[in-house]
Amino acid sequence: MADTMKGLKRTHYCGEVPDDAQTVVVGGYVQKIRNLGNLIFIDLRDRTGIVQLAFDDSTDRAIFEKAASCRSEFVLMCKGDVRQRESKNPDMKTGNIEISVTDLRILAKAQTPPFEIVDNSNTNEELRLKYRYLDLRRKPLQDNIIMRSKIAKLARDYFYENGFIEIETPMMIKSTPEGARDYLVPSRVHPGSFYALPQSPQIYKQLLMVAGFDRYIQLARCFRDEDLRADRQLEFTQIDLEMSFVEADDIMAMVEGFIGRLVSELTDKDVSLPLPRMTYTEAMARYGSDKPDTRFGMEITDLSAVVKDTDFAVFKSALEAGGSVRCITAKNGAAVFSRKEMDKLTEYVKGIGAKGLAYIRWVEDKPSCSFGKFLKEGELDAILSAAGAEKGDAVFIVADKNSTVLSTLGALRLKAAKQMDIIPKGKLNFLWITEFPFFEWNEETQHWDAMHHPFTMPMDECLQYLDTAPEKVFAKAFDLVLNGTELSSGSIRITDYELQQKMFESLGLTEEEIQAKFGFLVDAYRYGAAPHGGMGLGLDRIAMIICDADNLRDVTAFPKVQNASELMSNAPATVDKASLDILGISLAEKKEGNS
RNA sequence: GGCCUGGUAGUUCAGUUGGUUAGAACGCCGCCCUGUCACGGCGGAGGUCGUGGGUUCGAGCCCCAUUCAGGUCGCCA
Repeated sequence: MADTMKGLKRTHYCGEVPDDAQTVVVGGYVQKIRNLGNLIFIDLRDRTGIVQLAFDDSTDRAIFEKAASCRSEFVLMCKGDVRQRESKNPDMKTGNIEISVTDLRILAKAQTPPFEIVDNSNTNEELRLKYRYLDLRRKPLQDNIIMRSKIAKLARDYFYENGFIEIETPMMIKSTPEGARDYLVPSRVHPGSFYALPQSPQIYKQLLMVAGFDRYIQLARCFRDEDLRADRQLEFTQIDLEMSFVEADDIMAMVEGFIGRLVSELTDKDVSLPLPRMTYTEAMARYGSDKPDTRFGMEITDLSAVVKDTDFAVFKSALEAGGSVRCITAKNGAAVFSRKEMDKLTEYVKGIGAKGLAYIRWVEDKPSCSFGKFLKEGELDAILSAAGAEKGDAVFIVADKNSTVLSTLGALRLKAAKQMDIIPKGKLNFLWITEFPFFEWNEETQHWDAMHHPFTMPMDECLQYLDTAPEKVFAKAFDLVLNGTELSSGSIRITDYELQQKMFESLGLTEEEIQAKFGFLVDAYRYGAAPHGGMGLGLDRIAMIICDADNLRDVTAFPKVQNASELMSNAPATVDKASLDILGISLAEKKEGNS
């Protein structure tokens, strides 16, 4: 039987025992035991740090024996006298003192854990996720989870101070077939009907504005049934906000105020406000991305004018088809990108939709060009000059239709920068991306989709093109990007029901579909709504970047893995037939054999 | 669904051209040790080489399939 805590009440956390304390009671996990025979040291750990327990010839013999029987991760509580150490440990917060133990309780014994609970664990993540509760004992992970909590608290403090009201919106809502796949929850009371888990509280927060709450905030759990990535979990948290009587600038200023506090209070870095802005069109032209990482250069150069008279068939046909020829220049990249590496990159760009990759490597005195034999006298020099290339550089050129050229070079730019290791660490480059296109042409369905969401207000000067030229319609939408990661997405909403109706029609929805899917929303705006808009900031992604993690799993207590399962609990799991029967659900037989 | 990477003691890894009994470090267990803090010393236990099949006299190593994990493309209004 384990000991009890009877008669002991914790007075200090392990990492916070002050040098001048006298008698203390601490509790924690055994981090490390150093048994020197007639002298035993135990490092006791809790979430605040470590304190050293000492057992020697002044220790009661029974207590000494008990200390000798302790093992890693045993849960102890002890009372003792704080004394100065004979030799201090300057690397420890409590390194000046130790606790001479006068009462020791083993509150729980522990099996040897499947991996060591140490700060810099190299252990396979699969195993750590299976024993997540042990992995979470490690300080780096505890620090991340605690930082996440601080960010959440700061968000509440900041937005509460600015007059926001926290309101919970429902988790069980009606499925809206736009956007990502919904997680569906079957209804027992209405067999054959389903709730959806929210992808965001979008519609509800707009209705809260219609209701007159004026300023709303929620730390909202959101769900999307799409494949996971390093920066994408299927459930995640948004700092979700909405404001009435505002323009886009007002929302951006409010969010910038939060970002300013976030950076100054929770990091050792600086940020200057207002944050820089860039239009979507400019971001695509310069960086080939709507979430550009501006911590390094390597911007895209348009070579179309330089090669307009070329005989090189690849460039010529791209230009004739209305496309372009563009490049990025990797300074001092010729050595990094050998012929072999170039072949790999060529395969890479083919994998993301480009037809191929033309390149120039300037290693020796003369640049070597993958398409040199097709060029006329002087053309290579003109390209190099336009690209700003010098000896030692590598130039990557893509020719195709514009969207392909830009997205390919954008992806290549990131890949090359990572490979060259030129992305500066410790920088926080925030950037607003504004003036997004409203519509996006969907090749598959051959009609226009809403790029942001269909409740986004078009820019005033674009309203005239709604019927005639959808590609000329830009939206009052703005994304906040940090170091190449989309943190946040916001917009001014349509508050005029006639305009909303019109937008739905432009997206190809029939009157019946509009009524069935969004009838209650359209109806709501018939009763009057102040101009409003808002944002959703990805709490997980903010935490990830502030904690310098490269994966959301490292800032999520119990994350899912790539195949959307949770390795600790093995969710999702089958349920028994009786449970399904109650819901009126029958499963298709699994195919056996010849598959 | 496609592509790429990985799976060898509890953990992290090594393992030669396919060749005897698969190694190291840390951890674990036992003994010794009064100032450690990466304690030290001595000894010990611990392996279906992810799984299944194939080639071979012989497979951790070669081939095929499969599974698990990671990254990525598609997807993510």
